[in-house]
Amino acid sequence: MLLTDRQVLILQVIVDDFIRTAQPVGSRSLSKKEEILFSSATIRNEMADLEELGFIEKTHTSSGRVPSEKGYRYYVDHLLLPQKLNRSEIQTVRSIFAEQIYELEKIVQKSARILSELTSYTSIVLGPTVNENKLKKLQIIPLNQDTAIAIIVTDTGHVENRTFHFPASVDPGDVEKMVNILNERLSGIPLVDLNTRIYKEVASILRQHIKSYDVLMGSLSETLSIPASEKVFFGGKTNMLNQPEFNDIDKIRNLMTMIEQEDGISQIIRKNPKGINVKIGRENNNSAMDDCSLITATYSIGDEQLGTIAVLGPTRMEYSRVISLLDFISADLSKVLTNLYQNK
Amino acid sequence: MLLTDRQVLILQVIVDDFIRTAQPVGSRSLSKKEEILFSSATIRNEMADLEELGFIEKTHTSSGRVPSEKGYRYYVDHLLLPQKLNRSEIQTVRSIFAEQIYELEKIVQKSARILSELTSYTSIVLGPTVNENKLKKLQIIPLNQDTAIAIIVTDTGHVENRTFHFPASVDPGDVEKMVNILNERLSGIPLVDLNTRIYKEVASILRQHIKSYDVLMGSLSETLSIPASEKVFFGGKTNMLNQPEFNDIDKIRNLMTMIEQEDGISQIIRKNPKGINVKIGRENNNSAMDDCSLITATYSIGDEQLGTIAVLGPTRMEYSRVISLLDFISADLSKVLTNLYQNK
DNA sequence: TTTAGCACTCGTTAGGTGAGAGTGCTAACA
DNA sequence: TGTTAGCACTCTCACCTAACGAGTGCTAAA
Repeated sequence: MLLTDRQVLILQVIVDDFIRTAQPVGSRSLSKKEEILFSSATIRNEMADLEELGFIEKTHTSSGRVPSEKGYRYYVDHLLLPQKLNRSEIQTVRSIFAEQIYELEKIVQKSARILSELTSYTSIVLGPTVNENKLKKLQIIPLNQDTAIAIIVTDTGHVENRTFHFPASVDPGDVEKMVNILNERLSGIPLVDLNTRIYKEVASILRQHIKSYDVLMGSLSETLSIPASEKVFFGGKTNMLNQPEFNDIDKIRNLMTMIEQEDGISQIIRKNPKGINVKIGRENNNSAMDDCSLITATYSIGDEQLGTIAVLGPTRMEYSRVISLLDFISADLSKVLTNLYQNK
Repeated sequence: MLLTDRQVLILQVIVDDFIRTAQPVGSRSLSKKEEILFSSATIRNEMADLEELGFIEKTHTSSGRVPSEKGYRYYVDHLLLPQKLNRSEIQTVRSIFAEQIYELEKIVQKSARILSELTSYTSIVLGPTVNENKLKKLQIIPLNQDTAIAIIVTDTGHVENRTFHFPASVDPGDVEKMVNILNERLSGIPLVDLNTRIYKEVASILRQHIKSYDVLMGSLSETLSIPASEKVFFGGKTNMLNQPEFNDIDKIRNLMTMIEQEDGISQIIRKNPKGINVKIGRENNNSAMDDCSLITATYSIGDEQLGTIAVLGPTRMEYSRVISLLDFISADLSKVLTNLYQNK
């Protein structure tokens, strides 16, 4: 089932051409390309073979050929030439980090916007998994007799806040004491571990010093055990509407609805392992994305993987360019973030 | 130019029918309605008059009639019978407030979702204008030598946070002292007034106690003068895709793009005065909304207007039901919020 | 004033035609 | 044996036409 060099060449040209024009590619128009040195009849024979092998398809009996998912897969796995970004693209990406920003989320959000502008596809960026961030400071601010806000600040400058209730009988002094103890003992602990740490190591100390220990800890622990919201940022949500393959209302409806309820897509993205990943069409296991490809790249601080940055486009996507861009942005992002947060 | 009773009746039936079916209404089908006691020929004559007066239109020379914007306007201004909400609708609305929530934003967000589910249109809720909220507590959390997060908590449980930079030379003790003084003096002041208050009343005290007064105040004041982000919440963004009038890709593109860049729509909504307002089609002054109507209602705490809750639907919208719903929700919302925050 | 009747208009649908692009197959060629 | 020219065939698309139906405006009678 190995492809001959000529078949590979033809497949390559078909995919490139279709990506550019969104039109089925015929043997005659192929034979006119300068890199093709044989006749349309020969091409027809090769195309028939490629079709039998499942790399290309016809939209109807006498149409030109269109890459199949298998064809795209082969193209992505074997035929991709990494594309060099041009000066203006590099500059645009760098502008993400130009302003002096400290908040991780803002940087990530801006990345999503820039990425969608550069590709004219939809970009999706999963914010850092806040749960892994380390506690910088915990504060509790009473709002009235039985309500207070717990504010959790992480080492990445993320601020998470939650309102919680407790009996009015609790002594405000106790709360303050508790917060002090917690900060002393829990600074630097990942948010996800806070609760276990409290019970394992801090509980006994607290019990000694705090009168209304039971009640307070009940409320607080419940509050802390809510996982931090994983933020998802989008860029160019409506860009897909401009792709010629989405001139069908039903497809748009499905896709937009899928994008709008952020959970589904963010889970699909989160499944992808470290590095760059390409999922083509039905490989995404989501019927609304049957005509879409998703390219993901992870970013990190030091060795710790933080989040994922992704581009959603039609299967007829400019894989080469998008991969180069994602590669570049995720590397830059990791570099900047590592500088910012690594040694602190 | 006064309409006869019969003309009014016919207009009413046409609008009602068109809202229900989205199909142009012909004289024959009208004559079959039980409330219509005269022949189709009579109706044709009346329709011709109504058309001449601009209340209804034909889509082509021999089509049935469709309400014009002027027709909808008349309908909304004179023919609307307030509709009683049924038990299950009331229950659904009340469920917004069922859980014990303190954070204003969460309540508002949930309202948007429920509203879009009940109407199957798109709902937009402008969050409370945070700038008017009063300062409950200000905290400054240093992240490293030259960066810190300012956390502002308002009396409505809203938490606003901003990262800012300052020279490494600043004494941490100074920062703490400053925060204490600021909290003592500024508690209860609306956010928007913080800066002026600081300079007017607190500056002299600070200058006495804080060594690096100038530098610190420079950074902080800059940080505080950024207006708090006015949050906009959407519900059912894609609901419009299900409306038969939006089976045109271009219309969808325009509308979705407009919705997606939240600024435009939130400004249009913000312009509306207190109470319930209906803007029909081009009255919205936005070409993407030419086929849409926007109904807004304001909500408040006590006498203080807080935000706006709105429904965006096709001009062929169920005005009566939506208005009743908005009326009910905004009243309930105001009631609950007033109870929660008024006397504190 | 109301209504029945009728000619007319226009949109929609179905069927038909021709052009164009592309294919598969066959047979000749190098 | 691989390559190519030629040709019949297929399918889409754009365009036209005819028939149908829903609806109108007008006229004349009740």
